[in-house]
This record gives sequence, C-alpha cells and structure tokens, in this order.
Amino acid sequence: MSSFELLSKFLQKKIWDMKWSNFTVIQEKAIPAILQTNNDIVLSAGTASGKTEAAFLPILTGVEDIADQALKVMYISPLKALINNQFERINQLCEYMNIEIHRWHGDVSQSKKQKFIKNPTGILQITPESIESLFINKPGVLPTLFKELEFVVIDEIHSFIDKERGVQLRSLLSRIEEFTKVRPRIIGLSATIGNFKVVKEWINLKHPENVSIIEDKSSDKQLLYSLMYFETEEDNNKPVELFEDMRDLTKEQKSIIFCNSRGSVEETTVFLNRLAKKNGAGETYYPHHSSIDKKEREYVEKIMSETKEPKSVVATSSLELGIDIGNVDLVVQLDSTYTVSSLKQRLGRSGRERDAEQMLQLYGTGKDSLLQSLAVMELVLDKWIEPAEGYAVPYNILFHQVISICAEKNGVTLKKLLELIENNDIFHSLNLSKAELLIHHMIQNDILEKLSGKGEIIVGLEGERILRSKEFYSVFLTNEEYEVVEGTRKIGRIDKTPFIFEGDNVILSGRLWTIIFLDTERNKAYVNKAVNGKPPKYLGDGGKIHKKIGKKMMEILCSDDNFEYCDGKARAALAELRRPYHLYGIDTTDRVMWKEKGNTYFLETFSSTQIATTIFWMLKIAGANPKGKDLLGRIKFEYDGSLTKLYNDLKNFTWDEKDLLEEKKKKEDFHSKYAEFIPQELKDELHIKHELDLKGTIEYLHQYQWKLIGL
DNA sequence: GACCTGCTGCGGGTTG
Repeated sequence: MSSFELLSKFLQKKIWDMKWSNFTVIQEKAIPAILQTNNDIVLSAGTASGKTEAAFLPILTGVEDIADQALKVMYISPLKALINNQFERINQLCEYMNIEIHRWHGDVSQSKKQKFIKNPTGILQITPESIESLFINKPGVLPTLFKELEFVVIDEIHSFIDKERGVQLRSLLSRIEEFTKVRPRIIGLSATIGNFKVVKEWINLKHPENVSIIEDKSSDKQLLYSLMYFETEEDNNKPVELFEDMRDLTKEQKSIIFCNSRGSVEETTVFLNRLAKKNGAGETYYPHHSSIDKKEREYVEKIMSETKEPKSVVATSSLELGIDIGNVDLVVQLDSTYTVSSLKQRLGRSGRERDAEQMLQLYGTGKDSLLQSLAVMELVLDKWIEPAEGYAVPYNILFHQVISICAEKNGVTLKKLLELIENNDIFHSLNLSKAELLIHHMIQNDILEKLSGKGEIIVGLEGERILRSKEFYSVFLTNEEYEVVEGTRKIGRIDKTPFIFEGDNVILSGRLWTIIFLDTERNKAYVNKAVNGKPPKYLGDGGKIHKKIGKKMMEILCSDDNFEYCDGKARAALAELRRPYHLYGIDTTDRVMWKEKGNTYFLETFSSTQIATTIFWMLKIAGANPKGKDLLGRIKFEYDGSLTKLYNDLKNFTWDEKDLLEEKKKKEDFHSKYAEFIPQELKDELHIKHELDLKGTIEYLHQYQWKLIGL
C-alpha cells in the first residue's frame, strides 16, 4: 500500500484539495513508520521539508475516531511563536475531521484555557513551562486530562536535549506517564541533530532500541558560499567598507544578517540603513533580538514574511529556530558562530523554496574570527555536527522538580518521593543517596517541611516563596533588565548593569535614544530621541566551543589549503596567521607555547573550552601564574622554572577534580537558577561536570606535545 | 566574545 493509501479518507481528500502532487521524502517515510510500527520516532530533515505534516498526517489518521472524546495528541514547542505558526498549519489538515486543536501558553487567555479544561479533546499545543503550570495549578485535572494521550510531538527537539529545559521537559513527560493508559509515543522533529544514542536514550530510556531515526539527507540543498575579510580598525570599530559590501550584497536580495550580539545587531542595522538612505532607499533593514519590544519584533516578522521587496532583517539567534519570515534568498553571518549546529541551522533559513539554492556570505572582521569561521565552515562541509551530550548530574533541576512534585501531590512520603525520582527516566541514573541528601537539605532549609504523624513531606515556607513566584515555571536563568520607554511607548530592554547612566546615548530597535531618567526601583529607563548613540552593553555568558573546532583550527594553521571560497584579503590574513607555524615546522600533533618575554608565555591549547579551563587551573596549582584565557583557548601565564618540568607535572601528576575546582571557585562560581539552594557537594559536582574536563585533558596532554618557541 | 527560551493570579482601570 502506498503512503497515500495508508491515510484516512478525510486526509486523502484534504491532500487533493491542497493540490499536492507528491509527498516529500520525509513524509513518504514517516507515514508507514508511524502507522505500521509502535516505535518512538525522530524525523530529521531540512527546513521546509514538511516535517510537521509528516508527523501529523499519520498521527491524525491513527486518532481520528476518538479524538473528539479525549485529548489524544500533545504538541510541545520551545517557542510560543512556533505554536502560533503551526496552529494554522495543523488546523488546516483537520478541516474535514472532528478534531479540535487548542493552544496553551502564556499569551492565551484564561477563558480559553478554562474552556479546554472543561472539555479536553483532540490536540493540545503547549510549552514545557505551561505543562509545569498544569502540574502546579491544576493537579486535580491531570488524571482525566492525560488518560487517553497517545502521541507527544516535540518540535525542534535538539533545542531541548542538552539543556536544563530538556531535563525539566523529560521529567514532566515521565510524570505524565503516571496518568496515561498506555505510554504515549514520542515523535521528535529536528533539522540538525547529532549523536543518536543520546537522543534515543533521552526519548526512551528503557527501550532506546525502539526509537527509529528517520532521516532525509537529500533535503540538504545545494549551497553557494564565500568568506570575506575586513580587518577591524585599531579603534576597534568595524570598517565602513564592511558595511558597504554588505549593503551592496543585500541591495537586491531578501536576506537575514546574523550577528553574534544584540549590540552588534543594533550597530549593523543603523549603519546599513544610513547607507540605504544615501542610495535613496526607504527603511530596508530591521533589527530583531530578544531585547526589542515584542510588538516591534512581530511587526518585523510580518513585514519580512509579506514583502516582495529586497528587505533584510539583522538578527541574533532569535531567528535561528523556525519562526516564519517567508522565503529568504541569502544568509549573512558576521563573524563566526560558536557552534557548527548553529551555522547549519542559520544557513537552512535560505533557499526555502523547493530546489532553490542556499546562499551564505561569511564575514571575518579579525584574525581569530577568520580562523574560527573557517574551522566552523569546514566542519559544516565535512557534514559534522556537535553530538548531543545530555545535561549531566541535573541536581538543580531535581531540586525544582521535587518542589513541583510535593506541590502536585500535596504531601508525599520520603519513600514515595524517592520512588518517583528513581522511576523518572531523566533522574534514573542519579545516585539515590544524593537525591536523599538533597531532600534532607531542602527540609533543613524550610524549602520542604516534614509533617509529624505520617511523615509526609510538603512544600515549606521558603519553598512556597520560590513556588508561588511567576519565575518558578521556567528553569533557566535570566538577567535583570530595565524596560526602555519613550513616554508610554515600549521600545525594548537593556540589561541592568552598573555601567549605565542617565545622559547615556544608546541604539535600541535600530533607533537612537538618550536616557533621561533611570527608575532603578521599577526597572524603567525613560528615553528621548537622540541623533547619535552607541549599542547598549548586555551581560553575556561567554560561549563554549567543541574540541573538534579547536582541532580544526590547528589543522587549518598547519595546512596549505587556500580555501577557494575565501577572498584575497582573507587569504592574505590567513597566510599571515600561518607564517610562524610554517616557519617553525609545526605539526597538527604539536601545541605551541610561545615565549613572549622574560617569564611570560602563551600556550595555545586549540581544544575545547572545558579543556582550556582545566589546563588553566592545572597551571595555577603547578606553580605557574595563569593571567588570562581567550575563546580560542590561548592561555597567557608566567612561570620561572623549567617548562619541561611544568609539562611533565601536568601530564603525570595524579589530579583530583576537587582541587582544580577549589582554585577555580576562588574566581568563578557556577551559574544556574537553583544552584544556590542545593548542598555544596552537589553544586560542586555540577560545576565540575559542566565547566571542567579532567579525563579529556589527560588524554589531550598525552596526545599532543608542547613545543616551546622563543620569539 | 554570547545568544535564546518561559510563566500566574489578582487588583485596578478601560472598553464594548
């Protein structure tokens, strides 16, 4: 039977109506996989390959008889905007069937939510945080709500797996299984995903062999790409020629220009609009990032998806996931992304029309950024992608879920609580005695309260304070911000840093403002229009790069490859970078220590961020004085003794992660929303697992030799 | 050198 014939009569009719002449590859494969097996499934294919329909056509066929009587399908999205985008798409498929589709997220009115709760049927589209809110605020309805649930569709599943948010979501799904007649099947959707082992275990820990991965590699479109170099001037300003080139390139093409920071988005937008104005064009470039007011962002998304003009949006990773902005001809990336998967996701935003090519213009504005751009691009061409790793030792999220469970159950014995933790797939691998330690710590600090009598545990007074805040529903950390307003009009937000003052001029939402009054109590910044300004400073985290990117950079430095897609200036800059490596006959298995002057050295680790961090603190304990470390993993340090001895100490010493951590903690803490509430021992373990890599570092030290070169 | 994501209930005012 063909895939088409497997579908219900109503959906066949709908497909005729929509005048589809054929299914995409992923749809052709997904239909029998969903209808003729009971497996969990990951659908992995490029953007615009019709993954949503690939999942929903067979799912709707499977549930249509009973979907008017109970909730059968839950669609989970990382973004509210994606829920709204997909609502129409799924609703359209349901036209001839009696299946209702309900949206549930923070912007949906209480009355709509009440209506759904009274008669929960069909399909529910929801965010992880809103599922959390169901457990906290409506525990009574959960057993009837989820009883008949058969399918859980997780969109952009890669955006969850390695994150705190993924631990929360997986925990909530395990908790839902308590109420369902059968374990619901999980269908994950993603464009970019690596390391299927971890993905399979995340989806189905008990039977990872029952997770089928369905890939369509042919949906990778033909790619046209080039890399240009514009050296940043001494005053640290980006050269005018860079923006002129960008303007030229985007004059006749609809584009997305990706920048790595919100400040850079603002600066680039203003510059490009100034150049466009000089050409007599109207407003052509629109900024898009998380600190621009939501209404303004939605306006930009609307303009971009409706316009036929060559307009461009300048964005951060805010436009990386599938928000609809119509077809785009060209993707521009200003300086390198931190990950290969991010670049891959971004270039997937062009050539959305079938058979159209993807076009990518990379710009490097400094030698380091050029090297990293090349390394990341080469890894895209090698078809490599960062493997999913999961989120290690999630005691912080366990803390959160223990409060949530106690609130949901309104009191639970210690024995039962430990049982729930052990049977929760995402916490299953944690040592149960550590979980018990955490619970006792929570009782001691009034987060939980142990009732006398049956010994039930409920949420304590301090726990109530955390639980009853609107912040509780999400597990990720956010910065404190000022809301920027002009009179009564919201412009956006700037981070609340000590470096911001009344009288400062800032660029926000592509326009210039003077701050006239800072209300530090209400966190509001009142502004007037200005004629000049600088991009605002936002507080960031600092990125992490995978060791494969470091390794690739070293390979590029040691090779002679001229990379056809580089322009002359990029090649000249690359030649300059390579000169010392060629001069000293350095090989890819070497790692160089450049002697700067006297007792000061530069060690180029060219590996992962975690390995560079580990070596940094090893140097400190071994008696050297490390001064600083950059993102390419160059460590500057002072040392008076013999470097051979230092090297051998690092390599042969029996290192203990705890010693390294004690040194590191004197300077840096572990940042996570609930880290401050968990026992020190558990917090240290989290810190070690996420920021250091001792095993990897020892391997690394045995794999590469240090080469000392005195300049 | 960083980016992104999410949430409720209630009091008070405004609009249909």
